[in-house]
Amino acid sequence: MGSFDQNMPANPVAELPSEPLESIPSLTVDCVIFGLSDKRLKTLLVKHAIGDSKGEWGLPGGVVYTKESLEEAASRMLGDLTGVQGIYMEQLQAFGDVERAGSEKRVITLAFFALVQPEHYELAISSDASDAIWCDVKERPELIFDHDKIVDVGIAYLRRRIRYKPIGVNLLPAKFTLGQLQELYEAILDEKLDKPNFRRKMLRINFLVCCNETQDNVPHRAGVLYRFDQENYDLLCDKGFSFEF
Amino acid sequence: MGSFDQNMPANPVAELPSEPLESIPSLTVDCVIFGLSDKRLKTLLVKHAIGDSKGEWGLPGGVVYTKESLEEAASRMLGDLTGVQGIYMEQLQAFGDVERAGSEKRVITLAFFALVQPEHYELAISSDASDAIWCDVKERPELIFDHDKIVDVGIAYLRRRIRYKPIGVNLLPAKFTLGQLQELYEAILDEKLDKPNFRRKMLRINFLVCCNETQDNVPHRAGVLYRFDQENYDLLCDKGFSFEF
DNA sequence: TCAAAAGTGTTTGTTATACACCCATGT
DNA sequence: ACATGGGTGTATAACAAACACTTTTGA
Repeated sequence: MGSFDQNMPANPVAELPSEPLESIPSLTVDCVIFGLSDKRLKTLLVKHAIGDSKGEWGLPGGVVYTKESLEEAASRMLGDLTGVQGIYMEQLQAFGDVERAGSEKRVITLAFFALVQPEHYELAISSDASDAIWCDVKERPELIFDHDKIVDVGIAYLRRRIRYKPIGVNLLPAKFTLGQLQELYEAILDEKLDKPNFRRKMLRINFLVCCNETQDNVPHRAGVLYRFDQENYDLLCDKGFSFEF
Repeated sequence: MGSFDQNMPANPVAELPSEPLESIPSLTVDCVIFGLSDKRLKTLLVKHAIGDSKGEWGLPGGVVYTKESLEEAASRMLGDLTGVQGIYMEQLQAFGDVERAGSEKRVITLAFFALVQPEHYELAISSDASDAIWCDVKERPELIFDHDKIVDVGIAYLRRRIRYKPIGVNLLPAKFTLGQLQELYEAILDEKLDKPNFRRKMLRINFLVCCNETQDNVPHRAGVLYRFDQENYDLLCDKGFSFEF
C-alpha cells in the first residue's frame, strides 16, 4: 500500500474510467464493534442467514436508507442485527474497491467503529442473521468480502487512537482498578506493560478520580477503585493528549 | 459534536428511517488539497460554472464512476477540474447528512486529502469550473454545502497527522533548510515555534540528510540544505512516531 | 505459608522548555 | 552598522524505562 507522503507514482489512475454513474448500486455500512471479555479483545460478528453469503461470517452491516444519516444507519444496523442498541460510533474508513463484494455488483461500504462492554448487551439475532457472537480478534474465522481487512484497519485505528484520546468509559464498569485498566490496554496492544510506569502515566493524565473504596470478593489484595472524571475525560476527547506505552 | 467516548445518548437514532434504499442517488468525492505558498497554508478551491451552485466556491469533486475505485475517482476529479495530476490522496471522512446538499437530492460525499506544492502545478480550469485558486485557509470565502466543515475537518486532521507521520516531501523543494521546514510546520499549526528546539526534534527523528550545501542568493547567512532520507521517511510513514510541538 | 495481585520507591538516562548567545551575509 | 535569519549552548525540570521491593488478601 503506497503511503501518502512517499514518492508519487506518475499517475495512480491506471485506466480511464467507464461511463459516469448516476447511482451507486449500493452504499452499505459495516460496524467493527470491539469489546473486552476474558481479558481479550473481541469483535462482534454475525453469520448471514440469507443471500449468497449464507452461512458465512461477517461484520454487522447493511444498506443505508434514504432518510437517515450515515451514523443513524450504522446504529440501526447494529441494533437490528445484534440487539446492541444506542451506542455512539465513529467513522473508520470507506472501502470501495470495484470488486470488493464479488464481480457482479459494486458495493461501497463505510465502516464504523465502537467500543462497548459485551456483558451489557444480550445479543439478539435478527432474521437476516443466524448467529451473532463476540469473537476473539486473534482467532476469528475468515470473513466475507474484505471484512478481514476492515477488522485489521479497525484494530490499527484503535491502537493508534489510545495514544491520543481516552478510552475506557464504554469498556469498563463505572468503578474499576488500575489493574483492570491496564488489562484493557494490554488486550488492545497485545503486549504486557510495566505496572509502575503504567500507573504513573495514567494518573498523570488526570482523567481518573479515586473513589476511596476498594474491591471486594477478590482472592488477593483488594485494589483501590477509580472512576473517570467525566469533565476532564470529555475535555481530553476533544483536545487529545499524547503518549507512548 | 458528541465525542465518541462520552456518555451515550439513550439512542442516537432520532426517528425511524424511511423505506430501504436500493440505490443512493449520488456518491461523490471531494478533495481537500493543501499547499504552502507565501508561508501560508492554502487550499485548492474551484468556482462552479454549471448547476444550481453556479458562481459559488467549493472543493474540487464529483460523482464516482462505476468502474473506478474511490481513490481513482478522487485523482481523476482533481485532475479534470484543476489540472493537478498524479498525486496520492488519503481518505479523510465521509459526509452524509440527509440534507447536506440541499433538501431535494441526497448526496453523500467522501472527502480526500493531499499535500502538494502549488508551484508545481499550473491550474487548468475545466468546463465545469469557471475558476480554480489556491486560497489561504484563514481567508477563504463561504463554500457550498458543507464544504466549510470538510475543510475544517481536513485542517484538524492535518494538525494531528504531523504529530505521528512525516510531511514535507510533497510540500517542499527537494533541498530545503531547517528554517523552511519550520515555516511549514508553523503555517500548518498557525503558531510560532522555538527554533533551537524545533531543529533538535527534527534532526532526532532521523529522516533528514544533510546535503553539505548551502543556500545562495539569500539576503542573510546562507542556511545548510537538507533533503529527506527516502528510506527512513517511508519507514516512518508506516511505523509512525510521536511528538509534541 | 503461599500465590497473586496491589502498590511504592529508586536509579539512570533521555527529552522538553525556555532562554541567551554567536555567526554570516547583503544592504 | 545593522537587520535578518542561521545556528549553538546550557540550566532546569519533567519524564521514560527498568527493576527491586513491600503490602494485603484469600485459599
